[in-house]
Amino acid sequence: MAPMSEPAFERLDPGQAAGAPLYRLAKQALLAAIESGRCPPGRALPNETALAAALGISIGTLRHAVDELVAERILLRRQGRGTFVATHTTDRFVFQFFHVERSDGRREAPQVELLSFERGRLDEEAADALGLRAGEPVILVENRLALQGRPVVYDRLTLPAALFRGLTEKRLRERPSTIYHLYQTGFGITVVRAHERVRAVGADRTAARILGVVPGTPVLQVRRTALALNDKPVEYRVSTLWTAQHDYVSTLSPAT
Amino acid sequence: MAPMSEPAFERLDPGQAAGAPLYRLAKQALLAAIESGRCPPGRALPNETALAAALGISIGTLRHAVDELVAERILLRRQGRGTFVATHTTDRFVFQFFHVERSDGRREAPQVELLSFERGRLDEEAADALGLRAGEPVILVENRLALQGRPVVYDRLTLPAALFRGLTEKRLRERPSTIYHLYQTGFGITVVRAHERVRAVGADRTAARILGVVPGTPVLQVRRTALALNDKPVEYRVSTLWTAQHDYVSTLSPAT
DNA sequence: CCCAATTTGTTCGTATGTATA
DNA sequence: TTATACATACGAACAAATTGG
Repeated sequence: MAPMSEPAFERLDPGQAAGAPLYRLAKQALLAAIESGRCPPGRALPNETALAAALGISIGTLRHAVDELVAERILLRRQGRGTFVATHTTDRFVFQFFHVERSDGRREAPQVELLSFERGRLDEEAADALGLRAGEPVILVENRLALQGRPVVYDRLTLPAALFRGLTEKRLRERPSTIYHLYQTGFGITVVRAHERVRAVGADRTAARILGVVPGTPVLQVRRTALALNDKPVEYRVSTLWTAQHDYVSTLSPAT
Repeated sequence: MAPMSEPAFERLDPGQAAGAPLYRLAKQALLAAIESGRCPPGRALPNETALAAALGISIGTLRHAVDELVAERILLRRQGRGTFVATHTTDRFVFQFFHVERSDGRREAPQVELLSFERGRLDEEAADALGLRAGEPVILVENRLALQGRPVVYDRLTLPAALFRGLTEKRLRERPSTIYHLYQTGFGITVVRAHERVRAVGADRTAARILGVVPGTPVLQVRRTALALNDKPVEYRVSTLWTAQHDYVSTLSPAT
């Protein structure tokens, strides 16, 4: 008889990947459970003893796997409560991807304003970043972010339509939290990492108008490729930052 | 009788810091040994069983401590060889602090040219970053970095003279490796982390001349505060980047 | 080329402490 | 208070990489 619903975790088969340590198999199993939706973001994992038993491994080996996922901020452990799949609503997660700070060092959540939402075709630059072919259908989103009531960031997002099937301007506009939280809850896409390339340019007419500066004003241009759990690119974003009163901050930490 | 030379590691005293886990005490002991020079960079630590015995802790607890230091790139483990104190000569370490890349994504080691070396007084901006009082004696260094034969970066370094006693232009000019390697080998200062604040500005006359661009050209200005093992700031650096053919790259990784 | 010694890597198991509900 | 869950600490055995003879 087939089980009523498939269990979230099954006994690991060490023969799967020859030579791979058990704890890495466990890590992959956890990632697969999250990615497939069997363990959605916010959900608590089974407790360590139960999970280790289900996977057929020792508790120490399981902890090794979980340790790595916690370091990557994919899981979150809280003593006495449990181990949870991280969500993009926690402050730490939000600021992992928002690197703009007031010059005095204070952090502030931006007010986001949707400027445009339309469908189009992938251009060469974004195709290269996303690892797709130019011409594929995409969704193009423009946002303006204000800090202390003043426009500071102008974002242009390129999203592969295939990954965001069903995304509408209404859903985007009415999202209760961050845009990455919407990716996560609405489309099963968890952004866990991003690469950014930064350069200084003179503001073009469009950016100047949107940011309320004179064309040619030096501004930061940040080109971001955001990666999901499976390390596949899911978003390409070009941000233009007015850095007269704010900075782009970065910590040169060992993880780099 | 006093021992001929003090041993690098002594038995931990759990009473030291009440409530602190043993593995954190072990970590502090390791850091202290590195900082004091009893375990200089490049040196192998005693093997795990010996070290655990010397510290009076189990091997698992020692590994927990070493795990964290490895994650912070302060130690480096190699199976079959040993555990080593990291040096600023390894490629990974070098590029942890050099974030300039060609636009095509290729990395290249820069050619460094010393432009000036002089002594002076700490100004307000650097004093704030270094956590010192303005007016303290400092060493001011100017460097120009070229990539593919073209000037790309103009660095102005501020170093507290008290930390770099005995630093001369000659020593700086004749260093065999990176400047952080010189800090480490010459002054016992290991830079392990840095904060950077980036903004776009128009090149001033000085920067324009040094980088060979027209004044007013949009350039990146990066203000870095470098921290040593003890988390104390040891260098303040303002870099000006010409980003027409290169980018400032950043990975939004979980450690941030 | 192989062997032996050394060192870290992986896996197992157990006991006890601490935070949370 | 009690039960639950993660955190810390201990110990042991074997695997895998490295080195030198």
